[in-house]
Amino acid sequence: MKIYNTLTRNKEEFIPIDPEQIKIYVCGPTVYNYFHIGNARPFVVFDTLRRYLEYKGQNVKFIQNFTDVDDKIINRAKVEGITPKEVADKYIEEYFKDAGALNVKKADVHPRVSEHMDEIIDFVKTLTDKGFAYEANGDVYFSARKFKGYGKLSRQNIDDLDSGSRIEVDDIKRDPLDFALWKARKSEDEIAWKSPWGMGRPGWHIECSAMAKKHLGETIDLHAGGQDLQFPHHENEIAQSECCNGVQFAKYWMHNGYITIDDEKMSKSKGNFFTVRDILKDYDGEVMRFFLLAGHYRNPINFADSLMEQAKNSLGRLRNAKSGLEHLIANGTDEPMDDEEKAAIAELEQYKAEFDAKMEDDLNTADAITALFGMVTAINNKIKNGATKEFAETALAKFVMLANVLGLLFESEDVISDEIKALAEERQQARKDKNFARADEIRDILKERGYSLKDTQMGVQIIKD
RNA sequence: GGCGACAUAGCCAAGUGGUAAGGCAGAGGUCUGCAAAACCUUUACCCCCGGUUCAAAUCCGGGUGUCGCCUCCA
Repeated sequence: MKIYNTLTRNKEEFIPIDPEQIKIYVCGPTVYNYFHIGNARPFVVFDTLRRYLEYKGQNVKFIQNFTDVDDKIINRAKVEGITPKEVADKYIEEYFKDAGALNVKKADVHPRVSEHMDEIIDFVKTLTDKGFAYEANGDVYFSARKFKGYGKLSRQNIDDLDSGSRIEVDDIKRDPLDFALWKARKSEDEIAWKSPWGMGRPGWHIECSAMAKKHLGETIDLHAGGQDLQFPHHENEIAQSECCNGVQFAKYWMHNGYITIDDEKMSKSKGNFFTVRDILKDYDGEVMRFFLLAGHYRNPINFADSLMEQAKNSLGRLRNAKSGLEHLIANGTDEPMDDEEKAAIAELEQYKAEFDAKMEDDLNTADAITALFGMVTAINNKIKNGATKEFAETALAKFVMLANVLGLLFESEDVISDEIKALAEERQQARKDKNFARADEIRDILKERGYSLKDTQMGVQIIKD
């Protein structure tokens, strides 16, 4: 497939180093709070990439870290009166709940910073030994200018960065561009680990370099994350890893666009964020996932209630097609498919080819969804007058397989209780008896209990709302 | 100051040289006891001005507007 590589600013054919195992590292959350919809975007987008690669039969080793050592966690711990580890443990648990709601698969490994201190310290030590980093008052800094590739990812000219004058000036650092690999403990009660430079903790950037190396090796296929991590975080990772290991860090870099609120970037620091936990009160995770995949991953998207409504309604069309087929599997005829149905299946194959082609093109999920809607129309046209079970089964399998690549239509079938079924039955009888008042009454009762009825060519269909 | 992204119908959104996919919403119709769902029909001078080309939403130049990175951030 083709991937837009931030490193080269071009769409490139994605060629894994080892076709037997594709190695992907995605920057994960700092676990000090519930994650917001902006955080959710890379999780969903790169989960979709992973699903697509796996759908193509490739073996992916997918790593996503948890940053569990950080100022924000320490502060939160103080506020809540618990330990930083307790804060991290709590929000890691919450992460899995919300990610699960979005149907984001677990990574093969979710490494935690706190569990990789030896690797991080070794990494830093190698950098100081090689002369790329220096110690000062218990801190260790990376000399950005010693890495001649510094700025290659974000296309920053390091001298221009200087004149930007927004970089913190610090007496300890030899150059304003230098960044911390290790931070000395400031007070006795601060969480810290023993190191060659005294008690302290890792800087923010080093963790990803060290954990990627530990779990994936010195050169990985793909590193991904949000656009705002491009500089300095990813730039610094490249500097650290390539100076430490002497080989290219990541062959491909992917960055997703932002989510904005009222056309302004959403971020925890601005406080204008919506957590996934909150949004889940109003919309299914599946709706959120559809919303996130409806546009191209590199473009910014605006979050608003009206847009979630649109996403919900659009997704409804996909869901209806699925439940329509499920209904036919139970109620369709037993004959083999006729020629017309075979032709419809062939049409679905064409949409599958289109779906694949769009996903191949830099993960164009928007167009892939269009192919899915093409399938829906073809299916609906065929089943509006009934169909065979064989057709329904064949079509459903093809349709759901592709939807699942996007992580959609994953919700398990709802079990309809006998009581509900009995009411639906009673309504059918009332309709036969022309007792429409009673029929409508039952429909209202069911509606209140969360079920809709559809009178199809092949019996009544009960749908959970 | 440096670097970058974006501007397509009421809304969302694809499309990167050959006179505009798809979805939502709206309108009309078919089906239905009525609905729902579904099906059919229906809505664009692609921000502006130049240029290149037989041909530009698509390439180039110049505007205008919006957003972002350079500071913790997905």
